[in-house]
Amino acid sequence: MMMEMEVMHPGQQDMDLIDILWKQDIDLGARREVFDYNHRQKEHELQRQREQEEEKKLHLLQEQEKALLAQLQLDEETGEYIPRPPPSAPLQSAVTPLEVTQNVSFAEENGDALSFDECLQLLAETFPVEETENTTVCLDTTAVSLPSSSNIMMSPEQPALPPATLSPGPLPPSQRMSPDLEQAWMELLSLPELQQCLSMQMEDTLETTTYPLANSPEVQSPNFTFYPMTNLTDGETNSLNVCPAEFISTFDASVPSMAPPDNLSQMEAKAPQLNTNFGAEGFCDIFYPTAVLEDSSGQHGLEGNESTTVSDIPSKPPFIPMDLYSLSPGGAFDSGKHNLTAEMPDSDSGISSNTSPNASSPAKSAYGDGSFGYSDSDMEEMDHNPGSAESEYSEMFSLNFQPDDPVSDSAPIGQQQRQQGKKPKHHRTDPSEESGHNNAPFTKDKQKRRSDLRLPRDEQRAKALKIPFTVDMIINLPVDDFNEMMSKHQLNEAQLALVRDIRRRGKNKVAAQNCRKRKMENIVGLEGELDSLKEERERLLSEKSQNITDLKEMKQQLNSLYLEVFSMLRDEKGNTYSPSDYSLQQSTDGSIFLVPRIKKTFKSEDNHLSPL
DNA sequence: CGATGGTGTCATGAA
DNA sequence: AGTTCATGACACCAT
Repeated sequence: MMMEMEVMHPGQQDMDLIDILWKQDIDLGARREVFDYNHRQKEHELQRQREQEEEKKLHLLQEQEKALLAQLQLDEETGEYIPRPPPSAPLQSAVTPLEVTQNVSFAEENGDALSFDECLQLLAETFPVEETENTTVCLDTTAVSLPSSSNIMMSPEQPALPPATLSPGPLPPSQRMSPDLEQAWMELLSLPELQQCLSMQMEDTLETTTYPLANSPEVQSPNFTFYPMTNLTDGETNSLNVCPAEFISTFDASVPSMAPPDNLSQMEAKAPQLNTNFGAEGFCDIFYPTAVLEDSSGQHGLEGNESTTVSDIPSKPPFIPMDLYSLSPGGAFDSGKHNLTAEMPDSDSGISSNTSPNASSPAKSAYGDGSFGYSDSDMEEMDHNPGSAESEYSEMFSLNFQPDDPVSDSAPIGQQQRQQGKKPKHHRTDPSEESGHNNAPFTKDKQKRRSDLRLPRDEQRAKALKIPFTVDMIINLPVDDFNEMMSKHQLNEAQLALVRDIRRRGKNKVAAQNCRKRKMENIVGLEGELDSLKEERERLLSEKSQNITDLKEMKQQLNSLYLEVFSMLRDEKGNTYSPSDYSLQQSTDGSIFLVPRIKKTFKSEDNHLSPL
């Protein structure tokens, strides 16, 4: 590759560049003719010849390099190349198909509007890099803008070049991509598969030439932030710089006009430092701060995105996740994280030292400092207002206080905070919708969400106010211990009120549970009692009926006995007494009398009364 | 869409 | 007087 570059002569490079530009211009108009057609054509022919020669050379070089690479393996951790006994077949195979398509790439890049598929193809073509045609072109452009960097080409032995892999590809898209295409590119880049593919290819093609730094004059738009940087460096360092610069410029270009001059200067200033350490990790480390700065200064989330993207792209598979984050819409993740961390160093409250900074922020802003002085009743007011802040802050906290939740650290929360600050009590939209992040746990299952959120609500509030006790302690501690605990800490009014309310609610909740439990137990008991009473009733009824039966039987027996006794009675004449005219009665002393029936008393009440 | 059940909370009174 | 407990009532949510 180096040889490639060395082969290039300024004049030829110019020609290449012009040719490239011309190719591009064809789509726009007849600039070519205006430009001096004959001369151009001659040069073009010469160029073609040179290019062919160069291609041949490049082929040879590449083959040599491949042979070299086959013996070298990139250590992903150190970014160094280490001797590798057997060449890895997968890598080569992966590269090969891409190489095939490379010829197409340049022509398509010239198109004003690339279809998504084209983008894909372009991508595929772009990142394999090490191919001849592309390389040549890129080199040409590079040569024009960076004559001094003609020896940019890396030797396989030079590690730390992973970023370079992207160089050829990114440029074209950045130069003429429409916003849609840019987005498409971003999406493409955010595809894990692609990222992996890219990473692999990067690894594979680290040694390849193509580092089309600052490209054509056209390209020298502000987007190519690192162009100056590349100029600053020479020789080997140059090669190192080139890669990152390339990437950055590429992605900056994808979002032109987004990068403020300040950022550019910052990037430029940082560029030289990059030379020193360009390991993959160092790369990320270097660029993240930049992203933060950009994000903080300009509110364009894309900037941070881009820078992070740039940093990510060269990274190897281990960094892919970060890529995805950085590429995610809004791109505020990283920046937001950094900002929050910077702004909220006070997360050492002990409660939530590891909790996300957001925890402190909303809490502080809304309640913690007491400026709002939300009494619990206020909170409750919100709670019961189905459109108010309750779920908002509760859910927000539920998110915020999840220390490990990366999403909770993201910028959307900051937005939430702001929103809450604006409308603490009113307009509670569904935070899950509002926050557009980490919705998964909540959006899907309302039931879950509610239970998840309502239960720890007081906990969230306590954290919000930085109350140094656990809700469990607040609720369950005996009065004395509770008072002692409270006396040991200096709590402001809001905190005291919240603690009291938490304790009250907690105890009342338990009481209500007990009450309901008792109520249910009472109901069950009463139901049991009812059953037993019914059984008793049945038993008594049956007993009663039995008694009636027995009584009847006894009466019958008595009657029989009575008649029997009458039948045995005789008067003086030896006649029997009629039971209808007389009855037997027993006196208190046990003696039995034969008493005439009342109806006949007029006749013989005196005469017939006679002891038996 | 209304009925029903579960749960948290508040208000109130009693201990 | 302050706290705790018990309970009716209400609101919200899920089934």
